Amino acid sequence: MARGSTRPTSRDVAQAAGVSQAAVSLVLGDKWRGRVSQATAERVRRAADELGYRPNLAARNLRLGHTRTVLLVVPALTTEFFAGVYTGAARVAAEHGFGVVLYPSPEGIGPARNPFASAQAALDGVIASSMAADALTAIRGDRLPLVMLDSDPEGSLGAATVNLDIADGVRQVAAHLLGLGHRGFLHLAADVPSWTFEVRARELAARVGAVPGASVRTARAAIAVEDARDATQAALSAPGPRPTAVVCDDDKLAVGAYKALRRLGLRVPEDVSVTGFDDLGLATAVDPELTTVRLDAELFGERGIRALLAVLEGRTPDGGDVPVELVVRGSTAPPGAS
Amino acid sequence: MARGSTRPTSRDVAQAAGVSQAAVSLVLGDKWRGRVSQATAERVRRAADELGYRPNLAARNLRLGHTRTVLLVVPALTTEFFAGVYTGAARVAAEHGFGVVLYPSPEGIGPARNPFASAQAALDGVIASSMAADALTAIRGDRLPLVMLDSDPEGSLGAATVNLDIADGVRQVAAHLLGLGHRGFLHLAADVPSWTFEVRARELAARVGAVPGASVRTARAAIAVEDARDATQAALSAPGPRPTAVVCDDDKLAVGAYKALRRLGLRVPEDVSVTGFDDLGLATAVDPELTTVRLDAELFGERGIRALLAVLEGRTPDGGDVPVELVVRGSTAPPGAS
DNA sequence: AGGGTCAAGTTTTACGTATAACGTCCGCCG
DNA sequence: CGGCGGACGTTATACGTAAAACTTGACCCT
Repeated sequence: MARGSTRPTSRDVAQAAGVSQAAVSLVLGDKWRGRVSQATAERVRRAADELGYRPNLAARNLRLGHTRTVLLVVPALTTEFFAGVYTGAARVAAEHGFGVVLYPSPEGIGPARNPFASAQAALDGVIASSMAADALTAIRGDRLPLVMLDSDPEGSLGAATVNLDIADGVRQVAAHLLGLGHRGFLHLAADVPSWTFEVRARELAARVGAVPGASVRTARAAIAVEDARDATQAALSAPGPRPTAVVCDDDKLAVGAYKALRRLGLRVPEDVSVTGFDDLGLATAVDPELTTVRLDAELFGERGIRALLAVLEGRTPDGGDVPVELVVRGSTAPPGAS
Repeated sequence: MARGSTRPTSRDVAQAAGVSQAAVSLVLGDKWRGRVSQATAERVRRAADELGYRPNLAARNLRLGHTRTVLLVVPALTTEFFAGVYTGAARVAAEHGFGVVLYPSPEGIGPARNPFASAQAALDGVIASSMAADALTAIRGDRLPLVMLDSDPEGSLGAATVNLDIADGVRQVAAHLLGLGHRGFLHLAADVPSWTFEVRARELAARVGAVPGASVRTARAAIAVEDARDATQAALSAPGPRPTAVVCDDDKLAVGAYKALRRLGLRVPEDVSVTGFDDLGLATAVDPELTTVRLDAELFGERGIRALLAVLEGRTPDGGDVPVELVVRGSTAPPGAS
């Protein structure tokens, strides 16, 4: 850290402008109306400019007792979904003078001893995805105002929660496929212990179970294309009547399903219909384009930050799930539409 | 978190343990050998534990004069490539006791006046992707130690740079396709003013130009599937001999090319070969799987943080580009291999 | 003349931490 | 018995900022 010349402080600016440090703080903090003359203010600003002065944020944060910075904890960066969450959160936060810093929950990053190595920044609050499970215990210890995303309302111990209306998404998928005439379903489930996936399974079973003659089989796979492909292939090769629709917990899983079906010589959607969840870029990259449930990641992030801001101000965040929408594309059709 | 109770400070811990604040700092900072008795140290630790004490990082950063936190500036979060860069950087940083905070360069986030709203954290240094152009000017003003990723070595004014060996990647692509017998090329170029894309164009022209009878036509598109599709379709519908290979600056562009070719009734790779760049998840999601240049994002991030740490310690970062590797899959074949 | 108001600053203080500098007590050696 | 060096702490200070409390002089009103 061989700083030959250390950064200028407000005192340096004061000296250069021939005023006291306090005056500099007033001028640069825009609190000088009636306290400092126009001319002096101008002089201070010019001095600050010439020295290239930037306030020391550590000092400011210490003085102010807050940072106007919140942390967004996400399970991984590999999905564009959380990019959307960040974008929405950052936009609204900026409108309120807050910044958002990202903490991708580590997977082999750093000693588990301090999963917060990335967050040396002093923080005012935390928004955490329930999927970033490993980071959650550490977060608890910090006693910071917390908002959980997509978390079991029961399991989040008083922390405010903001949830996507996953159940409704599943209802829409089920209604769409049942309406097309499908009765035999394969649920390709994400093998991740998370509330949002439990909801999918529960709701799908309920909807399909309500229709006479309809049934759901389940296959599990990690959220990775190869794993999903193999799981699907195994499930579809099993004895018994073959499902005519594969409902996937996630677009990535759906891509795996595509590959399995191609291997088995089955066509999408003529032989088997496939649906996804998320509406990532993947969904329109594949052929045929994927019928999937669009999650509005930006809106989700927006609602998350609004809830956290509410908590910070001592208000109760407004409830209500974030709506989702089925997007019908080319991967679904009536069964046996050869 | 009601404002009633504020977080405990080291002084609170001291009082609870019946010692001075300095003793607490010594014990918790693990600097107490020979200065504090074993018993007292234990007492302090227990008190800290019971109060749930966490040091105030703003205060610590102010005292220490540094934060052991660096910023990684990326153009956008939508690509898994930068997720890899982050992962590599964060791992190595953690090994050195540093944290990494992400700053996705804003696209309509916050007032342009302060693009650093997200970075309220006090920082020790910055690693910036050259593609995050809009954030760069602001970074300059902060006079922080800086490492540029994939930047024109001439244009980065003394800042250390770490580059991927893009030129070599293009060489490998050209050699592969020329070896298969292709002579007519369409270069589907990213319409983004960035050094890394200029290199692709320059190198491809040079390699193909060296072969008698070979030539390159160019189409430009934003890095988005639809735009790439339309640009490709237009270029391939133009008069003159049709190219037999489409070389794309990016995997996403390649997906657009796939769609255009399908529309035109041309098969990949029998009628036209396609190559990408990056090796994202997309590359193996499409059918046929994409021949592309794999960029080792994690290694890239690793090299970036190593360079920055070197700068922080006053050393000169070691040079040398990060190697890349052509991955041959199903989207390339000899021309006219019907 | 005397007080009051106001502009235009300055002096001072506190935020919470890390650490340099300073006591004390006690045992031990020459 | 004087002094000396640990062991075990404590006291004091600085980091850079924001803002409350205070000072000074000029001007105005009655």
